[in-house]
Amino acid sequence: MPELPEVETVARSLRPRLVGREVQAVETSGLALRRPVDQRALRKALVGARVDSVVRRGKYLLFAASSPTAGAQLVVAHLGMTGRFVFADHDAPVEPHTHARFLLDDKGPRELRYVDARRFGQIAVYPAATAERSDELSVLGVDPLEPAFTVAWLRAELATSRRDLKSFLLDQGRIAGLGNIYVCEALHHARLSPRRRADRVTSDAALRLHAAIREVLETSIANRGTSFSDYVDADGELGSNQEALFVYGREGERCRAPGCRGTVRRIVQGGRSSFFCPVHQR
DNA sequence: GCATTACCCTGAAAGC
DNA sequence: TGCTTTCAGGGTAATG
Repeated sequence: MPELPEVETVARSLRPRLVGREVQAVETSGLALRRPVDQRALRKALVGARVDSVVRRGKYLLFAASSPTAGAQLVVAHLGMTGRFVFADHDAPVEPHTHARFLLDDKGPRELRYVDARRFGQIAVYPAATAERSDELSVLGVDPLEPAFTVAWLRAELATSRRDLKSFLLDQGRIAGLGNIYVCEALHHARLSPRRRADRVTSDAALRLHAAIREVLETSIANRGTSFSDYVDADGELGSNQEALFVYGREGERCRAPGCRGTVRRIVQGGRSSFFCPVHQR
């Protein structure tokens, strides 16, 4: 399940082999992802274009490209649940659920492919000048690894919401990039219950939460992400952060917090599983 | 504003 | 063994 650390790892693995390359052709499967993929728009924007950068914002991958005919472009991609970008040779067998193929120049692997079994992902392209106003990017909140994500900002934001912390932290319009795994882990580190109301988080607890969010994300990036089933980076490498999880997916097992004798519980909030230790998360 | 539910989709796991 | 059902989840939309 790609969340911020997994998307960051993908961006880092794509960058050295993609930046500076020219796109020569684009093919799509014709099947809709979360939204339909506009093959004509992708071709018009990208064929003949050079990739200038690959960055992450929240859970989105942003590919900047400059086209001699179409000008500066931004490809906005989301991996959904099972999306993967993989490099392949042009004549390599096309694996099932491949929805986009970007033929590249001959200075490296000839194709970048997007593979997504569940088709919850997304690929769109916008002129760079208007991309910030797109449906995807215009609604994103603060990226938790950016300087704008401060303790003061988090305290102020918490005070404006009566929702429970689980829903609050998953809201991409407030904090962009956290998903189910890292919300569970961050709350565990901060010793806060996922059921706690956001506006009832004390100043000290907000400080802990801020540090916990940064810590779980940075640890996972160092571990190249969490791989449960589908997630691999653009080199096909699995992450190892699943071994570092304290609560996610550990229902019924002993809490791993030092000195805690609690048992990890699973509850459902907003249709999503929350894993937490009721003994030390309050 | 917020909670709840359904939907999109496939594959793995559970149940029979 | 083999079929059917259930579940997982990010984001969006409809409904209450």
